Amino acid sequence: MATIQDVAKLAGLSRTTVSRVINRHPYVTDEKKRLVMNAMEELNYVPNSSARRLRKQQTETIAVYVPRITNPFFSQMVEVMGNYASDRGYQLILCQTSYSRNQEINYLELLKTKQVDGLILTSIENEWSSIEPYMNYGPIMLCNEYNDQAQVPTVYLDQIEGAYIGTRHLIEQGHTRIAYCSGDNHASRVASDRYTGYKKALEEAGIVPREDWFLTNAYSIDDGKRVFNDIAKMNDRPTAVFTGSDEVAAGIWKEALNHKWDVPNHLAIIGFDDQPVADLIGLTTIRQPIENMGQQAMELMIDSIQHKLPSKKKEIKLDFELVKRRST
Amino acid sequence: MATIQDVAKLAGLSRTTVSRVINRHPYVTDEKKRLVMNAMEELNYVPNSSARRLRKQQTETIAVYVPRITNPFFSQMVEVMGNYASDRGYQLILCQTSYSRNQEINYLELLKTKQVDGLILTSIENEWSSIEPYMNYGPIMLCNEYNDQAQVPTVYLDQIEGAYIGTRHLIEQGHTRIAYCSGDNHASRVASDRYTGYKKALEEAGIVPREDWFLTNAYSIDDGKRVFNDIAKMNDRPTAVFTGSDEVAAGIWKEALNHKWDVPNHLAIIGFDDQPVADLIGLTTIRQPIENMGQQAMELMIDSIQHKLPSKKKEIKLDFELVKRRST
DNA sequence: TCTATCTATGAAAACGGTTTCATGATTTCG
DNA sequence: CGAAATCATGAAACCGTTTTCATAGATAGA
Repeated sequence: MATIQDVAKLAGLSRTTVSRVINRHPYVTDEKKRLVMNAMEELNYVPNSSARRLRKQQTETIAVYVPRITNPFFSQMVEVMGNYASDRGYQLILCQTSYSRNQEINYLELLKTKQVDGLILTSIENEWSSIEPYMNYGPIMLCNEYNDQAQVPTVYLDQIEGAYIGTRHLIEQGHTRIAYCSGDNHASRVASDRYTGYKKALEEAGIVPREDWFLTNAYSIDDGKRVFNDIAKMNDRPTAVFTGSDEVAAGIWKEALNHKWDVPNHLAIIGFDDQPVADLIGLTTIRQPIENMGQQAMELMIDSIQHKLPSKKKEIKLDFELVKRRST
Repeated sequence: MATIQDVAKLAGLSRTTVSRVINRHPYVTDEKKRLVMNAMEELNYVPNSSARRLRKQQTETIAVYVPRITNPFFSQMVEVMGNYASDRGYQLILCQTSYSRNQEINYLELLKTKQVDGLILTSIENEWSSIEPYMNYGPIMLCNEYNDQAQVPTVYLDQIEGAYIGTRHLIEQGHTRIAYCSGDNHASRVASDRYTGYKKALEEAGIVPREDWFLTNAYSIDDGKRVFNDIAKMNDRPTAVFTGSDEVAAGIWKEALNHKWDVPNHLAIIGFDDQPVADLIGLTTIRQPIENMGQQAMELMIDSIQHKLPSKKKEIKLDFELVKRRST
C-alpha cells in the first residue's frame, strides 16, 4: 500500500503539501496540486483511515443501539439513519443490545475507546446513572426512548398521547372493556407512559382500569399468540385490546382466527407503529413517524459532533397519527 | 483522557510493560502486573483504539453489505452476523447499497482505506470485475449471493434447487398454469438460477414456460399488489404463481383478497424465505436457513482475517425446506 | 521604500499505542 | 562451574497521517 510519503516522493514534494491537497487547504499552487493529484492517481493512493483517526481524534463513525435489528420498527430506524449518515460521510456501527444490560454496557466501551464519535440510543436497558459516565467520552443522544434524568438531546414521541389516541379510538367505537398489553422494560419510560395514556383515556370516559386485563411481557408475534390464549381463558373477557406493537397485535389476531374468533366483533385489536404488516392484514394502528425521527436524530448527532456542541437536554417531540383499518 | 504514558508513570514502569500487561504477554512479574492494573484502574484508562488500529494494521471491524436493512431477509442475516461478530470481539459496519451500483462502489472504499478488516456481500450490484480489484485490500466473501468468477469463499443456497422445489410443489398440487414472478438484478445469479429451477420443474412435467407469465421487477409488498393487478388483467390467466419473496407473495395475496379472489382456489401463491409474515398469513413458502448462512459466513470471515488465509473459492452450500401452508 | 500581511512550502512534532532490539538477571543443563 | 536458554524490563523505532512552527518570497499599504 502506498503511503503519503510515497506520493510526496513521486511528486517531488513534502508530505505536508500532499496532505494539504488531500484536505483542500488553501495555499497550494495549482501546479503542485496537479503534481500531487497525478502522483496519487498513479500510486492508487488513499489515505489510511486509522492514521487519520489517530491524528484527528475523530472516527467519522456513529454507533446506533437497537434491541434487535429484526424488529421492523428498529430496522426502519436504522435504514434512515444509515442512509443519512452515509450521505454526510459517516459510517454506522450497529449495536444490538438484545435487551441485555450487560451487552449494552459492553457496547458503551466503544465510545470510551474512541471507536465512534458518538452514539444514539433507541432504547435503554440500564438505569441512566450507568450510562451517564460515558457522556464524558463523546455525545450521546436518545431517539425514540426518553429519560427524565438524561441531559441529552432527545427526539421522541409523547407516548402518553399515543396510547391515549389509540385507547380513545377504541372507546369511540363503543368499547368499555379494554385490555392493555405491552412489553415491560423498567428502565424505559416508553412503557410506563403508554400505560398512563391508556388509563387517562379510560378515566376520562369514566371507566376503571382492571388489573387482570393488564398483560405484559409481550414483544413478538408468538407473545401475541400467548396473550390471546390468556384472554380466551378468562371468565370475564375484554372486548378490545390495546397493544404495544403491530407484531403482538398480529399474533393476537392470528391466534384469534385459529380459534374462529371474529375480529373486530369478538375482539377489537389495535396495534402500534404502522409497520408494513399492519397494512397487509388490515390492522388499525398508531403510526410513529420513524423516518422523521431517525433523520432528525442523526442530523442532530452529526451537527453536535462537527460543532462540538456541549451536550444538553433538547427535546424534539413529533406527532402520532391514528390509522384506522378493519381490526377495530 | 489518560494515555498509556500516564499509566506507565503512575505505575513507575515503562510504556512497554504496560502494553505487555494489556495484551497479556508473558514475561511480566505478578507484582508489576498488579501495579499496572491498579494504575489503569485509578486513571480509568482504556487503550485508544485508533492508535491500536494504526500500529496493528487491523480494525476488528467487518462491513456487511445489504441492499436494504428493512428487508426482513437481510435484517435476519445482519442480526445473526452482528451477534456472532460481537461475541468474537468484532464490530459490524452496516452498508446499505440501496440497490445502487454507485453506492456499492462507494462503500468498497472502506476496505481500501482500512476502515474494516474485511467485507461480506449479501448481494451484488456491480459486475464482479468492478469488485475484484478490492480483493487486494482485504478479504471479501459472499453470503447468499454467488458468482462464478468470484474466487472467494461463498456461503450460499442452490437457488435452482429452491425454485425447483417450489415449482414442483405447485405442479404436485395439480397446477399446470404457473406464473413466475421475481426481482431482476442482472449482476446476480440468484435471480437467473431461480428461473432456471422453475423452468426445469415445468419441463420435467412437460409444461412449456410462457413468456407472458414471466413477471419481473417485484421486490416489495406494493410490487406484489401491482403484479396481482397485472395477472387479473390477463385474458389467459395462470392458476398459480411462484414468487421470489414472501413480501411480494403477501402483496399479491392482499390485493387478491381486495378483489374477492379466493387463495388458493382462484390463485395459488408460493413465497420465498419463510419470514415471520409467512406464518402469520399462512403462506406456503421455501425456507432459507438464514441463521445458519449468516453465522457460517461470519465465522469464515473472522477465521480468514485472524489466520490471514489467502482468498480462494470455497463453497458452502446449504439446503432449502418447503413449508406448506394454506396459500397452495 | 519600508514594513506589514499574505502566500507557499517543508521540517519536525504530535497523535497513542505495539513491536523490535538490547541488556541484564536468573535458571537450566551438561 | 561455565555456557546456553529463559525471564523481565526499557529505549527507541514504527504505524501514517495532520498540525504546528519556521522561513522565505510576493504583494499591499503607508
